[in-house]
Amino acid sequence: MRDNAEKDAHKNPHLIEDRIIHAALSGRIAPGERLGEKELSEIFGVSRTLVREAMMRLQARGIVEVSARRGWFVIEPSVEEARHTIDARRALEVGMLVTLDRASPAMIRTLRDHVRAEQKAIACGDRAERSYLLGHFHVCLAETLGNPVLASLLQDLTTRTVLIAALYQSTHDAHESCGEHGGIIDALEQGNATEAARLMDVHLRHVEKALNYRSVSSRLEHLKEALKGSGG
Amino acid sequence: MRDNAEKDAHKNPHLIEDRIIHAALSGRIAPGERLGEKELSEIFGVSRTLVREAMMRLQARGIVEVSARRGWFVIEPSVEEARHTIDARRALEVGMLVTLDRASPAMIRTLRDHVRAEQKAIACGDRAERSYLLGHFHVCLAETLGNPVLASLLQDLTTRTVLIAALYQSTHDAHESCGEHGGIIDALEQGNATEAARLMDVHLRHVEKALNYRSVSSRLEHLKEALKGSGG
DNA sequence: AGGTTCAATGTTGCATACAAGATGTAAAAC
DNA sequence: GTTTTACATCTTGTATGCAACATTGAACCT
Repeated sequence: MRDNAEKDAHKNPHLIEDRIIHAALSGRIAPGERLGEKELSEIFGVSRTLVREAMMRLQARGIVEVSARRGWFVIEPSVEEARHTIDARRALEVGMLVTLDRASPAMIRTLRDHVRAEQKAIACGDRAERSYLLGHFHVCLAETLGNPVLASLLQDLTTRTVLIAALYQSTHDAHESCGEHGGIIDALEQGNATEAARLMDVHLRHVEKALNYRSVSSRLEHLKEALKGSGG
Repeated sequence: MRDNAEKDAHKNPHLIEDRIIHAALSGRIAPGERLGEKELSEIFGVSRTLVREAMMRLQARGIVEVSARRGWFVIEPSVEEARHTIDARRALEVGMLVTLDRASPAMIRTLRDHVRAEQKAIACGDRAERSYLLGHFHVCLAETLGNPVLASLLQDLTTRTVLIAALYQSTHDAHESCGEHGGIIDALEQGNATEAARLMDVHLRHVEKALNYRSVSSRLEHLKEALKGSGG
């Protein structure tokens, strides 16, 4: 991957967003992290205008939020927002599989390749790639089923989920996740969409269960939690 | 509703988007319609900058698109994109109901109120309000079930669906739609989420079936279609 | 008349300038 | 030593200016 984003940011207006999404999926950008306009404009070699436009789009996608005259920050979902996000994901992905007719052999092949890549990243100990691929599996699934609209929605929801997992110190095992992905593909291959949907439901419940809703790494939330316990 | 948007656009940065979404849901903005930056900036009494930022957000939400140095246009989904959008909606809404536990009496009441409003708008012959309410029912459903994330996703998807219906001259009867909404609530009231999901599936299939995928009102697409038939 | 060129106009693309407010720091007051 | 205040700095909020391109229409040539 090239490191000189400067030249490309002009030609591809979505480069900034793509990079930020990718970094979030890879766990290289943490929830609560500040994304200064000036900072980004220097990194990408463009003016603040383009950065700002990218941030507006990311805001609409629920990835960043702005605090007036303080800066842009990667979202730090509350426990409630986290639940809603994962619930929405579950609804979408279960619905996607339930309303599915049939998966072609070519689709199965693509998905198997993806899981193989996941396994490789896990074996190599490449944490960033591992995080990215485990999240991207769901986007890949939607893409493979041939619906770009679903894929786009899932990209945003999975990105938010990865941020939630980082914020609430998910203990979800990568191996287990990868295995569950394989199981879903198995069911799809056997033409059993209902079973695939059930497995997806279980998978996403595991994802949520692995969260530790008590340990919030955010400074502010952490403080709130701490003060709540000290008997005020 | 006040007509002087000038004062408020500064205080509420999302006003422009909200107005455009509402206008689209009401059928007052047609697919393919041009939304000039200057034009909007005069209407809302702000500079092009704010308009542009709103357009960026609407772009990320899939409501408008930009043609380089020509202008912003309300989306005109192709037949394929239309199918994907409605499929995504069906997946989301069916999944939402399938994964639902129980609907409280208060929720049922809210939804019944909404359907009553639909009936009133139909009776009054208020086409804009009717269009808005029939679309907004689905957003209302998600809100009522208590998930703002789902509600937000559905607002965008229903807006796109309304635009699709306008583009492909939907013949879906308002009365029928309204009746189907009532049926879904009945099932929810009886605690039968599975049946509610099934009815939602049927409802959205009706919505799609009512489209005339041949009659595209877009000038360009129309021409394309015409030339394809003349033996080239 | 039909087609071509070219200028005039209108629109977005992008950068920059300045305003307004938030934050952090050091001086001053007590 | 502590609190308060004022200031310096940093960040986003908004408007504006100019460049680059698309479109349109008229003049012009054939």
